[in-house]
Amino acid sequence: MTQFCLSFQNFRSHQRKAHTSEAAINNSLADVTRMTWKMMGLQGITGQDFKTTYLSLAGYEKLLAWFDKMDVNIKTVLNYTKNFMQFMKYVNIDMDLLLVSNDQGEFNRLSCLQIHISNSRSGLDSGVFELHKRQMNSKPMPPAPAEVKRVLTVAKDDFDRAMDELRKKDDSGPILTKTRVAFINRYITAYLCLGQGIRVGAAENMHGSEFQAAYNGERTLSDLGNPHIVVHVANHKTKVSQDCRIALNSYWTDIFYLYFRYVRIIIFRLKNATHPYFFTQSDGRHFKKVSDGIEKLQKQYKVAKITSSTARCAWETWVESRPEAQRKLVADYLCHSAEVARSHYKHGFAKTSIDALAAL
DNA sequence: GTTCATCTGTGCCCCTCTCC
DNA sequence: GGAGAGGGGCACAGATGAAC
Repeated sequence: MTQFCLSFQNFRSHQRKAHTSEAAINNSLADVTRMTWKMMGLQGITGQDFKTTYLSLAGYEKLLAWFDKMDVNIKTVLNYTKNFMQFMKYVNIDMDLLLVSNDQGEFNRLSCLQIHISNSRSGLDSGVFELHKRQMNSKPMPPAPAEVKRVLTVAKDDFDRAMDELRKKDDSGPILTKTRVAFINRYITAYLCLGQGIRVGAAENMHGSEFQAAYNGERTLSDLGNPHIVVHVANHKTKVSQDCRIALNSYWTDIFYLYFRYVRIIIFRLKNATHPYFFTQSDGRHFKKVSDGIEKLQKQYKVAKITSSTARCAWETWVESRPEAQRKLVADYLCHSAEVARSHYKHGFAKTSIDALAAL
């Protein structure tokens, strides 16, 4: 029997060496842990230690049945399986376990199990694709841009009042209550996510220094001659897009500057904060509950809940009626290719089907 | 067109903290 | 002291681009 608690630890360092983010590692390890414990439990194994022999075909099939019984979404089952396969591959090459030389039989057994799970995974993939097609066909049209931005409209007077207070401040002293700071953080990040379709990760990962660099640089003029700044967010990237950009007109440039000078800097001084991020909580910590914040803002102002994902869908769908050049511009700004926009965000097939019938 | 690999976002529960 | 806002963390779901 080969214990693999060692492998479990080494799996983390293995992923770190591959430059996988801590969030992704944690997510992957959590999935593997849950799967393993559940698999053991379903097989009646109550031991506190892990052994590779606990990983079995019967256990995996019982686990699939359990997921089915609990009505877990097939996408989730697929994600669990993917993470688990990655872990199994690692176990078989783990230099500390040395299964291939120390326990050839166990090495072969796990290799066979990997093949079987890989086959099951193909079935899950097909199921997810079918589900995706059904969702794309039945999903209703996303809200119109005005609806997406509703909370920004109804809360604007309160927000402008808060910023006016900041304009009258000098650089010293405590300035804002916890609630006030939370409101400002929520409104500004809601503007980025709902008003511009920026992903919450981009708002969360924007650095103070990135804003400073943009603010101190030259202004870029729009076609109408209005000055803008463009903040490059390097710490949020997808495979193709090397970075994310946040464009701000003169109104928002002023707002961001006020925030940076009278909220972030004073909080940093009072709380001895050191993190690099732009958005800061009243306690000095990194503000990273953007989607929660948007929901709470919408609840506070009694408007419909619209998430950042829905907002992206709404903007992508809205831009469908615009010229091709504009669609590409928007796709690029939202950090994905135009092809991705077509395959992942297009909605309203139900409506277009009815329109087509009417035209026949 | 479909599958694979990976990373990111959302919802919810529960605990802590602030303000009245 | 209590109500409710704020925040941490887990589980699940979705997004995204590359490879096949």
